[in-house]
Amino acid sequence: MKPLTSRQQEILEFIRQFLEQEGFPPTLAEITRAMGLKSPHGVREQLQALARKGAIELIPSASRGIRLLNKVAERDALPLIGKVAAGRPVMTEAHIEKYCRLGPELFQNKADYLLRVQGMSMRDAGILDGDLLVVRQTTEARNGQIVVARMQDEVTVKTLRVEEAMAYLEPANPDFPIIVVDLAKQDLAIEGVVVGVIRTRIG
Amino acid sequence: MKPLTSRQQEILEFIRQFLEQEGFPPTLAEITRAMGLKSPHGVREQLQALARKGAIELIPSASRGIRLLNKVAERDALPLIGKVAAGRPVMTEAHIEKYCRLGPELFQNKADYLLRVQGMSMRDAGILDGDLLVVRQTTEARNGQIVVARMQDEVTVKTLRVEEAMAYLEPANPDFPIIVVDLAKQDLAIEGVVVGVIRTRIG
DNA sequence: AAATACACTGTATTTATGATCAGTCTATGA
DNA sequence: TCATAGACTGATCATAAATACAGTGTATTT
Repeated sequence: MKPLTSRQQEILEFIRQFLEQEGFPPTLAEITRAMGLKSPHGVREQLQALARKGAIELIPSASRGIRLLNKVAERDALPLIGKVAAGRPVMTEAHIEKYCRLGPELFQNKADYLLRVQGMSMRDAGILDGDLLVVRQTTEARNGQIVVARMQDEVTVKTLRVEEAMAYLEPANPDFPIIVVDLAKQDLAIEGVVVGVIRTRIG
Repeated sequence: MKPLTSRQQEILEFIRQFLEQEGFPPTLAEITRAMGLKSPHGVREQLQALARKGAIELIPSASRGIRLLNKVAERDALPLIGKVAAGRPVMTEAHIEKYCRLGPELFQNKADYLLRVQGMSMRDAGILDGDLLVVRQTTEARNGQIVVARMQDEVTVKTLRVEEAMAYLEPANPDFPIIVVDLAKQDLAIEGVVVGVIRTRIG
């Protein structure tokens, strides 16, 4: 598929949202209004461009005759990361075990991937061995958030606390030690923030 | 919701299929043709009846302005039960808050619905207040399984243990008491077995 | 026996909507 | 500097589609 211009992406996103919200696609006039335009013809040309590029299908003469291609189902599938090889970023093609469909209506925050938990270091936060963490991929995190962090070879999930040049990765289990990172001496890469937990096995 | 006439169900089913197939709702004329009728006005009245009965919503003056309510037909979607009214079975139309798409590839066991947890009585099992339980609807449960149980007016989630004529509903939190049920004197209805947990909010 | 709901036909009217034509303005690459 | 594509305005047109009104006939309920 040919690349979309930013305007075309904007319009495509509006159609997607309208469809989700209303249950049917918008009319040309509705898109025109939403984009702050004054004539529906500009929109029409954009839609024809989107159709040429394979993003949508236009049904001639039909009101609201816009059909989204590129199945939505694929958009809603999250990659499941099983085991992370030492020294490599978490979200890597090679780590993907399978894809899981998860409707976005469940989580407030956008989710990017699932990560299987190893060990009981976050037990008291209700995160158990084998649980799947729902992770938003980001390098920014606030104090108190549960993060996926990487230090050289090791990937760990802990509560983040940063004070001046020191970072503390705190477990939620008294049997485990707090990991102290001197940011001046050691690298600490934030790979993502935990936005949800899924447990698929009980007992 | 008032019962639908067979004609109304037929029309509703057509709208559902059309929507699935085409990506947008049909016009009155399209329904008219599909039903083998000759005037759109008959269809219009049926749609208004469907709207009165709460099966659809009609958006005035909008082309294809039909919105399906009760979207039971959503594939791979599980109903989310928020609050359970006293003295009523858990899995009831009235309790459904919304539908959540969850691919079946996540859980080994078949899941029937999601139930929002209230309280911390299962904290040590990694089930926290506000979590969503993935529940398989069944009346049979084994010792040690976490079950959704109902005793008259109250619905509770606990670990089940049955010994002879006594049932014990054990919390996973020392602050809560074990509920003892004498099966000879009291009713205990098993509504389902917990097969998974989903946490959508962290911290 | 009358009232009411269901399930329509048939014609007409209005408005919503897609389609078309004639242009403008701005980049960007040949 | 010419050509070309993107991103529009503005007016007009044709028709798709919802709405309205006046009826018909058959069940069900009261």
